[in-house]
Amino acid sequence: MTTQTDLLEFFKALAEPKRLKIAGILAQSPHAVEELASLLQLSEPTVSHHLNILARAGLVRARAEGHYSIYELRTDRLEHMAERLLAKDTLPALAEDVDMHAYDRAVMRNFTRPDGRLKSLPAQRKKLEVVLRHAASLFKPNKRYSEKEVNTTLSRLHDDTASLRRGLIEFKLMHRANGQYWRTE
Amino acid sequence: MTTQTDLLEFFKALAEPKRLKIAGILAQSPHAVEELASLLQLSEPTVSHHLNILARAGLVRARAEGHYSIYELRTDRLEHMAERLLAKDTLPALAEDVDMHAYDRAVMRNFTRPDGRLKSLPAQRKKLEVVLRHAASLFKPNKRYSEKEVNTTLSRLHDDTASLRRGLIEFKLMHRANGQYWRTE
DNA sequence: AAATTGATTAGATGGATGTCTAATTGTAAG
DNA sequence: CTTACAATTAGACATCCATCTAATCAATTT
Repeated sequence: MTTQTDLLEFFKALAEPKRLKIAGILAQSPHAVEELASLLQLSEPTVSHHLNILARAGLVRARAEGHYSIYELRTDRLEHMAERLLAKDTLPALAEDVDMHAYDRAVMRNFTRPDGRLKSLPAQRKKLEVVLRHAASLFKPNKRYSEKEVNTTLSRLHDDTASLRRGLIEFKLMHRANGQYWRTE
Repeated sequence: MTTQTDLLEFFKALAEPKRLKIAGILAQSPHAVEELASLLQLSEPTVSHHLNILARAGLVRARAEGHYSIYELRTDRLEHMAERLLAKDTLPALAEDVDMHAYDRAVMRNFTRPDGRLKSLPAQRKKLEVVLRHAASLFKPNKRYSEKEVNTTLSRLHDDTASLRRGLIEFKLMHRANGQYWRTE
């Protein structure tokens, strides 16, 4: 979350042609606002605005000299950001506030009737898998069930218990041996 | 210039909350467009649009599977970009198409009259330095000049040759020894 | 003290872009 | 072969933001 805003601010700061060019110029040597305005053919307020955004992202820093504001690039911060991008866990962290089950819920909502039974078995593999995962959750892990017990439980979802049972095995959500069925983990 | 557009496309691609989140999700595992739409609470066309931008930047790649498009993150490209940011010459290269003398020219334009002489000597150090650099360019490198010769040349710019001469020494644009003046390099 | 100058802030405007709905394409299922 | 569905494309709309001018602030020069 702070990761989120940090990175976003960083990318936004550099996702603009003039600001990227400012970074390039400051990478060579520090400059005053007035100079940058000349070099980029922009008005001073505009340059000020860009520098403000770069400063918020921690990429530049101003030091007062006379009544000039001399801006310099903070290469340390830039390197820090680049290293964060290389770190293996930075990007996955960006998705941590995403509800990873939203898709599953949407599918289940589409295929279940108010009484909780399935309207039909999804034809698409992705959606079928979602339904089957839900079906598997009706069984206790590691407990052994007879085929009759399995059918009874599955019949709460849909009449076509045979297809459901076959799908559970095919997607390796349940296992079968010696006429017994079980769910692992 | 290709450096410019490359980097700009990269930053632009990641400078948007939803796209950054997409990158985060894909960093965990590949997903279909429909799934991403559910996870992000966005319409499919919108997700398609974002993925297109990420793909242009080389950050994601689609593979067809059934009639799904499964998108995956190109971590190699991401690492490549991060390393470019760490490289010492990437940023300075962004400024190579910037006219580094634009500021100097603007200053000279402001302080010279149509006949080529100076209206006045700038009070601000930065601008005085620009004028002095121009003054120094009137002398041949390494050649020895007497004070009288220096004054004669400087008088083409302004009557206050003494201040100009003093400035040239002070800013180390020219050197003096034994009553002789010269410009290095 | 008054005037000049560099920088920033405030406010306005035009262009870029994220988002949606509707239409089209291409692929799998009945 | 027809239907259904995931994805993309087209087009419209609203928001965001880069840019400018005018005004204000701060600091130096005369």
